[in-house]
Amino acid sequence: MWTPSQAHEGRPPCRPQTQWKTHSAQRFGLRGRDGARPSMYEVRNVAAGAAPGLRVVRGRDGTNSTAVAIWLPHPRVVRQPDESASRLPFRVCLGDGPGLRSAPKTSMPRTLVKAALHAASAMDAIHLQGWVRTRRDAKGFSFIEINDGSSLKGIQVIADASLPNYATEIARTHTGASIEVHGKLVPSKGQGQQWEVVAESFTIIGEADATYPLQKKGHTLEFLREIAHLRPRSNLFGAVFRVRSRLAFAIHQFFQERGFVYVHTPIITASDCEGAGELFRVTTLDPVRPPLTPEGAVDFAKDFFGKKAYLTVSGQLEAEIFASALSNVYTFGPTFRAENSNTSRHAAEFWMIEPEMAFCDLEGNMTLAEQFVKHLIRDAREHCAADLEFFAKFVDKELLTRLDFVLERPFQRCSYAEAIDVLGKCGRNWEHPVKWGDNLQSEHERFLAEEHFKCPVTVYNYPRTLKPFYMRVNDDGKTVCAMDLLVPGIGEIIGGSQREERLEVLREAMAHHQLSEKDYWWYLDLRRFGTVPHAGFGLGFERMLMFITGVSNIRDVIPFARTPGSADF
RNA sequence: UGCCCGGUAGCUCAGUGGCAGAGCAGGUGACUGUUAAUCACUUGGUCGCUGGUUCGAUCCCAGCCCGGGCAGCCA
Repeated sequence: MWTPSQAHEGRPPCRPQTQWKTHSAQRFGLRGRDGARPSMYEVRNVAAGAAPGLRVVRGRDGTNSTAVAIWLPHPRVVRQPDESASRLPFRVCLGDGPGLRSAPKTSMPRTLVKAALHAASAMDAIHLQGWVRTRRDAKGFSFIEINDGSSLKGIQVIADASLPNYATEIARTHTGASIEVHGKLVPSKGQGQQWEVVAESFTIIGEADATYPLQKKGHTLEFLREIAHLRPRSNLFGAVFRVRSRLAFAIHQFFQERGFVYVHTPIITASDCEGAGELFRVTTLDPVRPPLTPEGAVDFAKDFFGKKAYLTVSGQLEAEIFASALSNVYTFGPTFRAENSNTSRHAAEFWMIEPEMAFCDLEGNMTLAEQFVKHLIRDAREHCAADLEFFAKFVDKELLTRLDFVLERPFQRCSYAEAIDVLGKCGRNWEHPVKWGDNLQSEHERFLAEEHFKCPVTVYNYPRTLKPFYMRVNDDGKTVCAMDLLVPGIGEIIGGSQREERLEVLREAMAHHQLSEKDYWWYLDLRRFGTVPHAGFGLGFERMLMFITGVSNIRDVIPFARTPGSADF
């Protein structure tokens, strides 16, 4: 967005922007209904005589006394001499929408680049807004590619040298500038695209100078991570975040179509024993001089919640409550783990989907997980085709064949005992020895999914000693109804289980894990009153996104990654 | 947290115990319905930081900072 300082720096003195800037809200003495100056206006130019065009737009930020008007120029207005421009009468009306989109009906609506590219026929009038990806000059005109994020592909705009601001602005436009174009959509005379736009007016909304970090050439992902505020404007990250959005939608669609109820489980929790790793503490106590107990310990009874509180590591226990009432539920929200994990597939803040189903056993749980994963892949294949093809071309050549292969085949299922057997007999020299009772290591999981089964595989019935207290104990007394879904390239993407619904067995398990029944009285109550067999799992949203896009680092599928030592932006 | 690799122009990277290099980006010019356009010329440097060795360190050594990979923990 334009700021006053940017408006003055490095510009010729008599640019239209500078003149139009004087038509600020203050000059007109605008006041909103509450007496405050509005932060946004729409100004309609009446005197210019042309079809009324929306002219304004964004005002001040509330403290700065100088309003900045970013305007949508009409060609006839732009050509006004600067002196007269400042005297043009305006009719001003307050707008309440988010900027340019609140244009009145008399203004030409904005067309997204995606829609323009898929136009069925030529258009006499089109209005585009977006950011310059590249400019190529020809004799007498320039090619300017605009992208507005609506699609991977941008649209080519032809800006003729006869445009009034060609020499002063258009020919100096750099990659990254935000611009606005009015013109015609016509069949392209060149190769490589069906449509292009011949500009009748071309306005720079916000210049980007030569220091704009994104170039037309490829950048490393490490560099782009350092400019996370600009990387969504790159091809790769635009595609990643479009897919992320679509995937979030598909998740809701999957569950809603099946009658699952969306539950918002708390983000702040006071149970510190959920069994899923280190927690972030939430506190309002003074870190330097906290209140102390008579014994000299920090007195958390004086903290905000009257006890220790944390950010959630899982919504499962609360989801079980709701499944015990609404039958089938799911959560989808942020999750926090304070582990010092420095890998390409761990983040301190990530999003997790946790369905929980009453009257459901491990078998049903595994079946749902498979249907769920396949639904997400199928949805992305169908609705994000262009973006996935981009990933297949530049990120992972095998992506599409792998996704299609996963869609076509049933997932393999393999008990932990069978897995140990397979790993022990395959003749490999494992870095970590394979032994019943030990965790499957990364190398083991990868071997199962990538080499032995060559497809997603669900490993189930793990040794009781490896898993948390709430998992249902099998009849053998040694294993629990746990399941992990392993996928090629990522490893574990889902972890879940059938929950222990028998009160006495659960109490024994809690005692064994040294958990206090007092802290979990409500969890035990679920087994006292109308208990049912139930099951659920957790899917790491970012890991699913990694699998679907082929992007190999979790930091590149989340807008602003939080990892140990890093919480920028 | 452990092990390993890296840090040189805005970006991607070469390089050397003795004047700091290329491609791209930026600038100037030429050419052109171009597609990461092309061609010529050109601006641009705390060689991560601190200390040490040395006549001399971007280079060798130590410590630190930052980034990445792998492992553990997990989703």
